[in-house]
Amino acid sequence: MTLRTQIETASSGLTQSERKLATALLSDYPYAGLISIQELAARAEVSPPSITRFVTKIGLSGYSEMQKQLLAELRAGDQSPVAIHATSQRIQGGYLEGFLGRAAVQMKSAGEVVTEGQFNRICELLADPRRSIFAVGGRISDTIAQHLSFHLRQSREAVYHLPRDPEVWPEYLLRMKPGDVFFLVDFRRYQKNLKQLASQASAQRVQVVLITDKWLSPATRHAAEVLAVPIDTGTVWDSYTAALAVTEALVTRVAEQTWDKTRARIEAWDAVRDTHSKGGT
Amino acid sequence: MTLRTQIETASSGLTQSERKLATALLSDYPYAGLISIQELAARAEVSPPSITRFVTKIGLSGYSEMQKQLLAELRAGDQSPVAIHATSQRIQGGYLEGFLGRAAVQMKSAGEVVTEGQFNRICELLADPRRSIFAVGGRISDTIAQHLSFHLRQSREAVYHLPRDPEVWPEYLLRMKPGDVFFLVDFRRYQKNLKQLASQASAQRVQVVLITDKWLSPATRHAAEVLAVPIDTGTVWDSYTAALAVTEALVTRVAEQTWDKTRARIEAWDAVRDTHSKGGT
DNA sequence: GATTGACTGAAATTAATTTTTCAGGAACGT
DNA sequence: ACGTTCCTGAAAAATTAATTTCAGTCAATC
Repeated sequence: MTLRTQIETASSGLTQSERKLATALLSDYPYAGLISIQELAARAEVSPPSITRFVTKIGLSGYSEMQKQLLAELRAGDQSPVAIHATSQRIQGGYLEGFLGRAAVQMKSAGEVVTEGQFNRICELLADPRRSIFAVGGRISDTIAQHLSFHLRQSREAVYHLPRDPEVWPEYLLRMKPGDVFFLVDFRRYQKNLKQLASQASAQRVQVVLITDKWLSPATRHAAEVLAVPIDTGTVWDSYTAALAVTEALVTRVAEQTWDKTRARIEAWDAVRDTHSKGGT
Repeated sequence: MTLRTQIETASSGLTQSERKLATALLSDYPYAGLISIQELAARAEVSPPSITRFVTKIGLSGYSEMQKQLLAELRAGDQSPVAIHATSQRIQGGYLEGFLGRAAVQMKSAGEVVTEGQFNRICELLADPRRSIFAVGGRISDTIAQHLSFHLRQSREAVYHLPRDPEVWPEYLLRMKPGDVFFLVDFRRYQKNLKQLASQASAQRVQVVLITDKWLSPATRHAAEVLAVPIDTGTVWDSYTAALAVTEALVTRVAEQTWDKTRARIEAWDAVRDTHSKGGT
């Protein structure tokens, strides 16, 4: 029985500070448990006595016994580094694990659906400084589009995120020039106004990049590039993790390609934030 | 420079007992060096002082420094399989595929870090109709928090998303009652104002649920539940896919648990949207 | 065979880590 | 509102670990 399992077994009856401890322990497993009790106390923001109590609670005689056990686990898993992680949880197969498993599968199949060529073409569109970028998404999927906007803004200029309110969209449409990029996210329960927007944009010879699902948003017909990522996990709601992953892959690639510029922009941003406001860090 | 190298470098000028020690150390590397000085002394059949002398001789300040170094090596070695995986994939299988692969790995390890018990507790907090829900995230991570807000709103009432502008936060703080839930997302490059907000909320006996990374946001100390999800993929930017997946798992679970209510709410929403505006569906 | 020099480990010292005790304080039920 | 119960961390105590001191041993040399 690994320490991880022991923690999980006990997890229902833990107090607040013991939970903090469990988090700290698991988030850097098993190394977090191999430092001294007071270093760990500092890291988890609890007191050393709480650690002692916790360790006793999960059925060990003391802190050093826990360390012994962790070392033994480490040693056992030496042959196959993955083994330590794998062995523990199989028994339960809880809700979260199932969900995450399906999300991981989804992610894999996203790689099969999106070709490298397409991916590269979109990266180049997004990295091209001569084109302005406009982005928007549906009611819920707009979070994905926002993610793109935020990151892209750190790599380049002229990134505009359309507000939620369709009233002001025409203003943005007027600003779009031929060759600009319109990044649209539209998933199941498609929104008519997005299709319309895409239609108008493409009429202005704007390159529409669309992220949608395999049922294909009606905006597809106006799109220059369509990324159809899997979103169905058999649950009541769709999962956008694959879409987020693809989006992140895009912005990360763009940032890497234009790294010098990106770094300069980030530094400039930070400088402004630090002097201007107190919130940042 | 690893300890192994250091020992080999010094090996020519070692005395008899130091040689025994070196053998013991190397024969079960690095675990032999992680036990206490006297256990090692017994195993190598030398005295503790000889160990101290040896450690000094190879250029370290003391036994515990040696242990620190060994742990660091162990930790680095554990990550290298992933790193190798990552770099090798970048060349061969294409950028996107590599990125998605790493995201999938991350997702898996998220399941190990978050225990089912913790997951269930948070679900119950979020599903409890007597508690109001407040949510907010950092500059970029707010998209994750938004995702939660949007979905949760379909399952229940009294879900409030704090706007980006900190100026109006106090207003929301005033509305928080004891027992309410404050869902906070705060990743690396933590924002001071979020910590402060969490502090004030917890002072009002609000249950703070925090999603952060393994370096633990400073808001941790005010949190009742901490989810430390992996975000590091070795790229210029962190990936929030695992965080999104966990969040989606939460809201999906809540929706399933309260399905009748959720469906009723969705239908009511749709009815309103269809008559009221033209954008919906 | 005595002497030097270097090495070793027992014992003592010092430092550190861990555990226990205890009092203040928050949450909860009456 | 009151009392009870449980949780928490500061401080003290106990334990354990690491280092230094020092005397004894052994090998090499004269």
